[in-house]
This record gives sequence, C-alpha cells and structure tokens, in this order.
Amino acid sequence: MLSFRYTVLMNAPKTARERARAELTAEILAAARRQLAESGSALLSLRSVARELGMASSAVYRYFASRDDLLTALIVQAYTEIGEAAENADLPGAAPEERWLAVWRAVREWSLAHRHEYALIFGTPVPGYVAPHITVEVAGRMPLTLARICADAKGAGSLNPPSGPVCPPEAIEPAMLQMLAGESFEPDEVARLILAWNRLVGIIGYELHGHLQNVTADDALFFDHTARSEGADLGLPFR
Amino acid sequence: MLSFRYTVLMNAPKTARERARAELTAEILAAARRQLAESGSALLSLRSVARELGMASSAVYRYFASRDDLLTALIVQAYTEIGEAAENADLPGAAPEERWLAVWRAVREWSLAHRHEYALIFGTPVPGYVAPHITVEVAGRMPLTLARICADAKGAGSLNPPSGPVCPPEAIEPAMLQMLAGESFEPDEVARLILAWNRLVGIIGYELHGHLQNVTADDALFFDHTARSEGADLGLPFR
DNA sequence: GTCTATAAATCGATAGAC
DNA sequence: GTCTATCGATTTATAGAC
Repeated sequence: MLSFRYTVLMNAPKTARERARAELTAEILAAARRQLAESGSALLSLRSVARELGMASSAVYRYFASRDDLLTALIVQAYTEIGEAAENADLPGAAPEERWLAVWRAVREWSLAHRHEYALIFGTPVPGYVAPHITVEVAGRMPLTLARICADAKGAGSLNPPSGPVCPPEAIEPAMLQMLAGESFEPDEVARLILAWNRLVGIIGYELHGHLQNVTADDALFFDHTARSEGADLGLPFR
Repeated sequence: MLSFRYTVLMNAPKTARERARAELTAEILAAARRQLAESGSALLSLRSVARELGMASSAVYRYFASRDDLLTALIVQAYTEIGEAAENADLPGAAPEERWLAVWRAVREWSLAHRHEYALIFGTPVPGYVAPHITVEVAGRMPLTLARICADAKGAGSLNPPSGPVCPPEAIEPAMLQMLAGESFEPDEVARLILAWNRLVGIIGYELHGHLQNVTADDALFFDHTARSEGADLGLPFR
C-alpha cells in the first residue's frame, strides 16, 4: 500500500544511487516543510520548493509525482510529529492526571509552534486534495496515547466517569470498539474518549483561529482548566 | 466603521441609481456565494464571479474594492445566517433542554448544508486575509442564543452544573464577563458556556472533516448525545 | 536525472476609452 | 459605470535536449 517514496524514507537504502535519491527526497520534503510552516498549505507549490533548492521545477517531479503526493508526505509527517509529541510527553508510571495534563500540554505546544501543520491535519481540507488511506494508522498515535492513560487508570480502578447522559452504543462504530477492545472500555467510555480527542483538537483550533480573543484572558490557564475538566468528564480523578 | 457597501445592503436606497447599485451589489454577492458554496473560499475570485455574471472583471471593482472586501461580506453573511438559524430554532417558553437541543441541531444542519460557509467562519483562516472588526457583533448571535437558554434556565432555578474542576476566574476575559453580566453568570459558568460553544463548533468540524469516519456509526445520534452531554455539563436538566 | 523551454491556464489590480 | 487591454505575477505539468 505504501508507495516507493515512503518506503525510501523508512528503509535503509542499499546502493549509492538509492542513498542519493533518499537524501534529495528528504531535502525536498524539508524545504516543503519549511514553506508549509511559513505560509501554509495553500501557498505551497512544487515550483517554489524547487526554487528554494535551486533546482528546476521539473526535476522535483522525479521525486514527487504531483503536488498531492507532496502534501500527503507532509500530512504523514505532521501526524507522526504530533503523535510523537504526545507519546514523548507521557509519563508511564506517573499518576494518570499528571500524564493526561502533560500530554494535553505537549499537543497544544506542538500545535502552537506548528500552526500550519495543525491546519493541515485538523483544519479545513485542502481543496481538491483527497487523503489516501495511508494516513489512518499514523493519525491514531495521539488519540491512542490518551486512550492508554485512561486504560491504565481503569486497570488501577481509578476511572469513574461522572453520571450524565449515556451515549447510545449504536452511535459508535463497531470497528472503533473493536480497536479499543483490548482495554475493555464500555461504549459510553469510548464516546467520552472521542469527545476528549475532539475537545483537545477543538480548543486548540479556537485558540489558533482567534476565537478566544476577548473571550479568555489567559489561554494557557484556560487550556489547563479544559484539560482537567475533560479529564474529569472521562472519570480521571481530577478534583 | 461600516463602509458604503454594507450600508447599501441594510438601508433602503432612495434614488433609482442607488437602487440599481444595490441590486447589482446583491447579485454579485449572490454569485460569489454560489461559488463559495460550490468550491470553497480558496477558489473564489473576483474574476470568476465577473465571468458568471457576464461582466468585465474590472466592473466588479466598482462594487467591491478588493477580494478581501468580498470575502468580508461573505463572512458577515455566514455569521448572520448561522445566527439566524440558531435564533429561529429556539423555542422561547419551552423547556431549556428542548430549546438547547433544537438550537444545536439547527446549527449542525446549517453547517452540513453549508460546509464551505462553515469553513469560512470556523475553519482555517484564509491566507492573507485579516478579518475586520465588523464581524465581532454578528459573530455573537449564535453563542448568545445558547447563553440566553442557560440564563433562562438559571432564572428558573434549573441550572445546576455538576461538580468538577472549577475554572479560575483569571482565565476569563473581564470584557466577556461584562458582556454576560446581565445574566449574572459565575465565571465558572461562563467557562462552561465557552466550552459548549467550542464543542458545538468542534464536533461539527470533526464530522465535516471526516474525523468521525470509522469512529461513529450514526453521526446524528452521536451529535444529539454530544448536545445533551454538553448541556448536562452546563447544568441543564438532561438526564 | 537535470536542464531549458513552453503550453495553457489562473489570478488581482489598474489604465484609459467611451 | 462598463468596457477592452494590459501588466506582472502565479501555478501544474509536459516535451525534449543533453
């Protein structure tokens, strides 16, 4: 399913030719990434990337067959980075509330430092671009990090969702329940997880897009409160 | 602060000349709106609007000084429509839970039917475009509709937020507290309101952007649950 | 595999005739 | 107030020499 471009980034190239190709591919991707970070996906073009690297625009087509392919690589990279940011911030062994807050903060900080990358994966879809299926696996790393924290808390008996409306089980995709089956979550707990993911992404989007201006006075403080509040809704022992 | 274009849409034109101008302005705006609804803001251009109307591109500049001005008019229109959708769906006199759910559903339905308009006001900002201050007033209509429901519930003594982390008052902008001062909300209640607005926008964004695919099985059902759950978090008597 | 050159479009904005 | 014409720039993508 993965095309050659991606395998070239993941497996060690053998011949000198392959090594050179891998290096240039990485260089193109890095330049594209710089331009994305600076101006956003709408202003990203193969030509401007070629210009920055001092090569002819046509040469880039040997490495990325189209602008969409370049975008896909950037999307995979963004998902990977936010997933790694979440995983690296986690503190296995610490109290679930600490882990929860640490991961939320890490995701926010990555997003604030990479607003265009955030927009690429969570914002309005790039017009004309359709995401290939490659992205689904890597897109799950960040959410799964949060799910793991809840699973650990549940295993320790410290996950106690507050009372409130219970999500009807038919609303959740069976495949989703299956994916989290190892943690033996109830459907309602999965629904709360989904809402927590959505909250994390959504509150950051609000902040990035200026919808909190003249609304909140201290964005970081409000974010921390949001994280705690959402954690409490899931049943984590925030007080 | 309002420029001529907007006043021309709001006040009744007097001379025949003014009437003709108002009609053509409305026609241009309608064509722009059609193109926005079809292809999104990224592919919206003054030239294509002019093409659709069969006029020279330069003629359009007599009505909208720049592409940004046209975008601003569309943004004001979108905020107005979603605000009206919310207000019209409200059922003053009915139980707060019914009103709450009705308004949430109306906002979702408007958004699903107008995804590019939703993206224009809640999605990734259009690159290079900076929103003028005209938009703040009209942007408040939808949120205020929800606030009003809570205020009425509070007045009737049926607003009882569940226990959980309390938002530190310093996190909220004083101007925001001031704006809702008439309802005598506590800072923590204002924080819950902000999160409810964010949830409504965010869960719709998730649905629109495909982040619920393979996650939820029945989007409408999950949305209703979300509305109830968020209403309960605010203290509305959802069971 | 990189280059030049080019095709075939798009766009915002302006000048100036009428 | 609408038109033609134009400036000056952008883009994706391809053809073909080397």
